[in-house]
Amino acid sequence: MTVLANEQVIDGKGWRSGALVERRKLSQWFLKITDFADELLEGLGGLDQWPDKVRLMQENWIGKSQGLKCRFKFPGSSDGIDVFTTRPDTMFGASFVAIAADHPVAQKLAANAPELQAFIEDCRKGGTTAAEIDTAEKKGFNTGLTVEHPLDASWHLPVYVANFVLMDYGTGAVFGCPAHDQRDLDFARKYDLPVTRVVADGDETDSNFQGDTAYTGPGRIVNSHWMDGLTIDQAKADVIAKAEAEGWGEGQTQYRLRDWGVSRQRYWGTPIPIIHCEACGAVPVPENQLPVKLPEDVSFDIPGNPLDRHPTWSKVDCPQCHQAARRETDTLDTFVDSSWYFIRFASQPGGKPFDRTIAEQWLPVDQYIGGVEHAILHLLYARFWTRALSKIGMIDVKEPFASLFTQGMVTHQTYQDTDGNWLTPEQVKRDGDIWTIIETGEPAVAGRIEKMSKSKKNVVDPDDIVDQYGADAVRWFMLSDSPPERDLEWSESGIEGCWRFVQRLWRLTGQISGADGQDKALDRKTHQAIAGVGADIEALSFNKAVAKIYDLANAIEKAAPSASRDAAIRTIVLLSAPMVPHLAEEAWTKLGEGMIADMPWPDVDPALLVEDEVTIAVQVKGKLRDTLTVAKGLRQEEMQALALASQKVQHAIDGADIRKVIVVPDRLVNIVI
RNA sequence: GCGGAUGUGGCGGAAUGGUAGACGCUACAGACUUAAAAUCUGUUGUCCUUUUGGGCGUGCGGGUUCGAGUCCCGCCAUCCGCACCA
Repeated sequence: MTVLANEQVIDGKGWRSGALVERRKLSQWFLKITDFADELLEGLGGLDQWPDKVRLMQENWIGKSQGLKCRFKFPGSSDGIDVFTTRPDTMFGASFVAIAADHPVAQKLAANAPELQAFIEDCRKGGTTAAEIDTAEKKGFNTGLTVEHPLDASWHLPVYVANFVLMDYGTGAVFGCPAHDQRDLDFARKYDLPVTRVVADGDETDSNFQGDTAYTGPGRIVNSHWMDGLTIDQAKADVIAKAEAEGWGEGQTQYRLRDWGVSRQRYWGTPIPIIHCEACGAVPVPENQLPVKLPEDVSFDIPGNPLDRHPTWSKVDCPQCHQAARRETDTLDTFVDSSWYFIRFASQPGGKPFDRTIAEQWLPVDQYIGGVEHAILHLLYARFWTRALSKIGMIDVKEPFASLFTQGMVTHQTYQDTDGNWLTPEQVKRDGDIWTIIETGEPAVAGRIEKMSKSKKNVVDPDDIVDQYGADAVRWFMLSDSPPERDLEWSESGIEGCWRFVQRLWRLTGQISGADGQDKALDRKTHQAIAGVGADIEALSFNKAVAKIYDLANAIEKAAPSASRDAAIRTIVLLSAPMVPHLAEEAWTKLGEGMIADMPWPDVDPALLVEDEVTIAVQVKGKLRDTLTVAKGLRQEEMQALALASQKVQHAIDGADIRKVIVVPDRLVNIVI
């Protein structure tokens, strides 16, 4: 048996095996991340060095919503159907109550109603893919039951089982207010239920709502007795207060976040340290018996969990009553391990997970880097884990990662043979638009460009190009072009150029001349490079840092021998060391300077960052007509005079009246005619 | 459907509202060479022009501004996340 996640089920079959999938109730281990939902949400506010995108994704994932939970009673009974709504202000617009197919009330009714039973079956078959949900029709089954409206016991509403109501959110039941909810409106139109307007944004206060588009915008309450004229927010508060006062409902907060299912029925994971005892129930493995180790004599030749069928591993005595008991054979989701590895990384004592004092010195992680694909799962789990450890007093750290940088994904084209088996890029070759499998000569199909993944085999092993060009050239290549936050389609075009640059750099280090003399222009370039490269590396803009090193190399090559040039050569070795460490170290030794790893980043002379001449643009009516090289800090009137003296400018003005002249110091002159 | 991002030469990509295309790749031409490789020099957005020059250009359409790749409004396309969440 294999257990699949929702996203691994396609058309009711396993995505890989194609085996039919059935739903079964399994008892599994969950971690109660929902207890931390609010904290995790609040904590996002303090993570100001995280990308907004990731914070927003987590916020949406946690999905906090506030509203009213209230009971629609069966007439003459205290029993009823509990409903959650974020729009208690629209209660007077209610026209039906809808419950999920899995709702207990529906289940109970179905026992004696084959038609309902069939409808429920139908709902379950409904797909979960985007397209299916988009096109899925709103369908309902009138149960014949009615419930009392909480605000008016004489008003009875019909109860439907509806395919669009989810059992695992809220109470599994809703009241439908068609005028102000699109799904409810679709449903009401189909089953010809009343549609009453209770929110109006202007003149339209007619209680009879027309059209097929629900109104969900702001406005004032209408057709709602004592609430008429209130704002939506006032009405919400009003209804909740009334419900609480009268005892038929209460304000409630709902989360979309669900508990974290950590059970995996497979070998490669941390054993869940629990022993099941007939008498004592689930008993934790005592601390002195931790860690529980996986057995090594296992076989993988038949499907299923090898731990389950191991002859002895699960047979243990209960730690409490010492009767024969059974070890839990589920293992933990590997996300569990990645939820605290950074704490272990910070301190690695023997015999316990981490040393609190040392870990607290290092944490939180100053700069965490990972792909966006971890925006929710890993990063939310790690935040949860850290808070949970903090709550049980094991560490005084709330947020694990102070600053987050999400690098883009590396993508590559995918290839398949005609049977749909994935092929690696090395297995195929291209001839025009035709792809063939190198080994067999059979045709191959080039597919989408996707994130590199082992399952689709569109991965490239860097070892090959490392062998060919060396680790430094490959490193330089990977840093040089694309900014790291952007997705990147892997291509080796350009690696040749990088390899050439590495050679160039090496040749430069052989050109120390011992000459005297200063080259002010080169000194300036050198110091601008020190400042620029340093700032770019700090900002993780490695591609820009690389460009500035190229610039400096070009300048050095053009310069005549001088003390300045020798200094520039030493500097460029230092600047490139983070990106081509092996070569830089070798070159530094050649220059007789010891270990580059011990060297500080070169100092910048701020005086040399300032140019004493600048090139300014001269525009006529916003169009560039000339550029002039002038002394930096030149007075505006002089800039204007020089600009007007330009022949090209005079030609462009062509005798027209000058209406206005805009002068931006050290940048441009714009003459408006 | 909701939320978010992205869109600039043949390609990867630069540009505090102020010279668009830095830097690299590719391509082409030249130097060196018996020849090739390596290296070096130059050209390389596009159109018109012999040149000098000039027109047009940052997905599309508007707007603000002396001046817009950058700001505002409205579209389009692609990608990512969530998705009948009441």
